Amino acid sequence: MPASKRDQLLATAEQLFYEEGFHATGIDRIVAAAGVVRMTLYNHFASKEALVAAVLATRHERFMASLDTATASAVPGQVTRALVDAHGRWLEDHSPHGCIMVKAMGEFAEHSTEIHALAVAAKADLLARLEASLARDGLDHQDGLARQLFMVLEGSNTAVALQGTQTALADTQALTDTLLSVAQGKTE
Amino acid sequence: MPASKRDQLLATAEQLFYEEGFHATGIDRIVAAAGVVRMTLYNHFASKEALVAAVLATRHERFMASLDTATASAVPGQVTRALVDAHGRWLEDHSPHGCIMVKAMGEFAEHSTEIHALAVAAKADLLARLEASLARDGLDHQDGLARQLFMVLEGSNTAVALQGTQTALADTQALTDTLLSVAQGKTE
DNA sequence: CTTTATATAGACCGATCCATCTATATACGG
DNA sequence: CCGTATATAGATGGATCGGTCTATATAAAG
Repeated sequence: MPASKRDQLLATAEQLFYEEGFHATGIDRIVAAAGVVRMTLYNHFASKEALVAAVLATRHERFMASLDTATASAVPGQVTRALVDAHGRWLEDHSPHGCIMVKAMGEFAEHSTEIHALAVAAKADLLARLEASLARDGLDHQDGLARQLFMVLEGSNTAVALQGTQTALADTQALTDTLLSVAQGKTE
Repeated sequence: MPASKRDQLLATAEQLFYEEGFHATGIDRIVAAAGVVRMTLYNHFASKEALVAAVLATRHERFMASLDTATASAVPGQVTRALVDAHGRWLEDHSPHGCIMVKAMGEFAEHSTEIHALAVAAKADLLARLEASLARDGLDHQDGLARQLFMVLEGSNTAVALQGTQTALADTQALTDTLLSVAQGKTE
């Protein structure tokens, strides 16, 4: 079946919001690009803010699903590496110009508590996945290791945007390996 | 002497842009908050885009000066640590909600090549400072170490915004120490 | 055939956007 | 004292903003 108008709007809005910014993208631009009429948007979403929230929520779902798929089949000792690799593939495929949640936090911190909270929750989800992965790798004893790896992934977002996937993802992997090796050493 | 109108405008615009976003902050808001009339702004800046560029440029100057001051007096072997600490103090004092350059890249990538280039250049300056610091510490042999530390600092920006300075800066320091210790070990 | 849901076309609203204009006022330096 | 620079006050411009409205059209489900 063809994508519903609602899905067309979500996909179009996601692309425009990500590439051109939230406030800089008007409703008219979105409906025109989606090949849909103005009222159709307001039939599916109560407001622009609701549309933004829906875009972020659905994108985050896909992001989490891709991480979970990648780690599900990983063997113990390689779960965290699999997670970091999956994160890198996401950047490569869907997020080469910075993280949409970070952008949303920057644009809506003072304008929408709902959207800001949604972005913060998304980051908390990522940190939780790191903690779970470390646990499966037997590395959950080190206080702060999950947060340190989280910091690396956040930096990787910006590094990819500035230096390209080739360099940035190689650096991310090397950095992660160093951290995990040190952590492994402290265990034995 | 009291701050010039131009400086008042720069300071006010910097605060509003940083806290509320660039596109979300209108000219009227800025002039009202600065206690200045509309034409005064256009007497000093050709356009809103020029104002944004001036804000980013002056802020970046201050940022670089604070880094250089901190590293100038550092003893060899502690220069990079001093740089990372100075970066942390900057986040604490002036940038607790994310990096303004990252925000600018997100909002202007598709709208102003001048502003985008300015932000990219600012990030290149930071990376260059890391390379110079590592050289003074005798750690410039390790390929990619500067970029890895850069990645950590970029992640630190977001981590501070999400977890607060207390936790995030402690994690940043621990992470940096690990990386520098490993690099030091590889030298001997 | 008729009901219900969804989409279209397009006018309309007040608000705000960035930018420009003229005319007046203030203040400092030669 | 006079000229230049800077600031003020306030109107004005066209464009776009997010959001609402009505009337019409389509199509599937009863």
